[in-house]
Amino acid sequence: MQTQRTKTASQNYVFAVQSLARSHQSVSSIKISAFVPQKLLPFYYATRFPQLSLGRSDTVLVLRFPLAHHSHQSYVVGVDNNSDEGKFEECGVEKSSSCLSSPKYIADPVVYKLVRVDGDGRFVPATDDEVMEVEDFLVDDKTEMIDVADIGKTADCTSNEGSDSGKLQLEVSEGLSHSENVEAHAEKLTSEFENIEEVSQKVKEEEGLSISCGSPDNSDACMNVDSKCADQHYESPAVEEKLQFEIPMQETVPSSTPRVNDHCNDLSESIGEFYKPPSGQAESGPSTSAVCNNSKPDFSKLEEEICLDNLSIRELHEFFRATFGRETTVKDKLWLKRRIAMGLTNSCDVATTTFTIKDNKLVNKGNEENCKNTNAAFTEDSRVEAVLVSPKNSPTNHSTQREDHKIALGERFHDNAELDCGSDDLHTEERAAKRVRKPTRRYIEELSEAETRDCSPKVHNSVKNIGCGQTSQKFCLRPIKSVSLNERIMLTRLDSLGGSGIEVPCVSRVRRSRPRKNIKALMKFHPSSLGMAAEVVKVLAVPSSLANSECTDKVSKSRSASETTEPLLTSEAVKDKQSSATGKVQVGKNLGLKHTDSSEDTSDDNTATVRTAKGGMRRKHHRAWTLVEVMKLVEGVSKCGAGRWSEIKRLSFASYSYRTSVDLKDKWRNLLKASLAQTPPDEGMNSRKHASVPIPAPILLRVRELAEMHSQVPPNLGSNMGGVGGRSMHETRSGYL
DNA sequence: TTTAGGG
DNA sequence: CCCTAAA
Repeated sequence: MQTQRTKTASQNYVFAVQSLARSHQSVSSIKISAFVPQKLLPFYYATRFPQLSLGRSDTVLVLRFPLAHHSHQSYVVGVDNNSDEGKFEECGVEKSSSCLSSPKYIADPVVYKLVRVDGDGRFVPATDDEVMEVEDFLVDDKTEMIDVADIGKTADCTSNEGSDSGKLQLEVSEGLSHSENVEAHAEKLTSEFENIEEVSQKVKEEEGLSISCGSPDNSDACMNVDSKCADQHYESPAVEEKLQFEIPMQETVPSSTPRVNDHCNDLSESIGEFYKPPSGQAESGPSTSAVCNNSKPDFSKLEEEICLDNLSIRELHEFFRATFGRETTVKDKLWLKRRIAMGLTNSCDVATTTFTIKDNKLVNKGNEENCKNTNAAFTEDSRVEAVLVSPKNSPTNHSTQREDHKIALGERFHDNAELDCGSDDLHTEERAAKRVRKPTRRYIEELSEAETRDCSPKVHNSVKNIGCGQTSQKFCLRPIKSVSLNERIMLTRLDSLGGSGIEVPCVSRVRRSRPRKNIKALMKFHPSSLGMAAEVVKVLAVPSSLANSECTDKVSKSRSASETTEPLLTSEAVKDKQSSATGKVQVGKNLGLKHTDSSEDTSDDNTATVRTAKGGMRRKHHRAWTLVEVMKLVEGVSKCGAGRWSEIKRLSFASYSYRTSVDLKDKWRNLLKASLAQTPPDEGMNSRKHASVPIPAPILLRVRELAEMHSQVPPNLGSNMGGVGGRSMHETRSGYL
């Protein structure tokens, strides 16, 4: 029972430390050396959590942040207490089920409590030491001081969307001290929940449907989750003044029988199940649908329960595309899932075993087997992140420092979430899994790209890099025999790494899936376009890598222009082509840019601008926004504020040369619109075959929050917009990627 | 040049 | 996305 203080700071933290170790009765010490990067918080999930349940790590810090910047979220940080060295491992973040946080809520005082959960899943008062440690940690991180209390759980549920009436806020456990009667507290909780229920009902009646979460039962869902927790917490075990603990956001199974038992297995299992979803959080194929359909309004589901496991390859491809903006032909589900998960989590923390485990229910087994490996990698990652992030973690901090850091160390690390650091694992995995399959060119490219990104982040780790390089080399070189390709490889690599100085061979990604028509156009005389494409590239390829990629772009550009749009350009296009073929000089001049650009173009499909007859530059294709980009944008806005597009462009989209500040602005506008639309993208669209993947609700929530902070939300809309028939009409597809 | 908005 | 006025 430590002191309990309430805080009015804009940042509120409610956290609990959970010990998963069955044997450990107490946590000797909690040392948190690093924290989840603020910027990643919203999209960072406890993908590695499963490992922790194995007993290797016996403590987990669960943080709930009802912040302005992040809708209520719980962050789970794994603390490895194992006698080993009290080494700490940063784990992931779990997003709690939460409704939108409203401004008001943010301002409310919050009580911080530190609780440890023992192996049985019961809350145990944190020791002074623990508290101290954590406090220090938090302080160090520049986060607001936190207050700690012994026991207690804070349950809060806000449904702001509901407008005035809709807003539900529940704060429990205030002033609950260890010695106090738990039951009393429980009662309080209960009543609170009841209130919530009432309110939610009311809201429902008034608005007819869902509010913030978009599902009709949304508020209910929220309540259910919490209430369930409450029940569990206060019911049986409560007797010992210990609260039974269950992960805050569980699968929303309505009936959910008490899952938490005294058996560790059960606990871990449930945890595993619980956490698995997080990895795929942002997008939930099925779950989203469910939500939209109002069938299963689960909060948790909506926000974090995205089960990639059950998706078909096709669906996974869809998600992949939505996430990274490019197609993939990889058939390996595991690979796909990992990739997507990594992209969404913006980290490489995705446990290799996570998916598999869940799928097969071999949770424990799988975990144990892979635990070690993962952990090893894990630790390293943590360190890296710590380095990058440690400077500043304060959410509101505009810390230029951190940004500098980021830039210095390699923006790709965090930014290119689509990539991951676990290239090694990946390859190993791949190789092992599909030995038989002869890698196709495309496949190789995929890998290469992944590697490129994967490796770059770890630039500081020489060993790893080397490893990556080798690996990639193998893959790249084997199948590709043409010299020109090799050349490209080197070039690409260098470019992408930017001045890192690390040379990693890689195949530049020349779009292959959709043969460039332009080439055809260019080669008017050569009907056979496909084969030609490669040839052309080679031909055009000039000693200078830049020229090479650029040429390609150029060509495609002109080509498309001529073909699709302006006839006038045809001649021009041809001209271009010719010029490029013969003297690339011109092209180079036009394109002569910085490396980043070239690398960008190379690594992604080239975005080109087409010269219009009018003299304007027009973009060739709609470059679909990927989840990663959206996330970066949101993050950028949170850091720089809406309106400072050029800043955001520089900071967060430095590597995305094709996104202009105007693009960012436009996208933000769309996101805002989408977030304001009370109802999540309709199912109709969704069902539509490969339509697009809806933007994950959490992200939209964030957008909305940010918008509110920046007063971008029209007052009128803010209050009652959510209404029943409210949405509709045009919200066209703002809610999609 | 960068923003904000309309188209 | 494009285009443009305004800053």
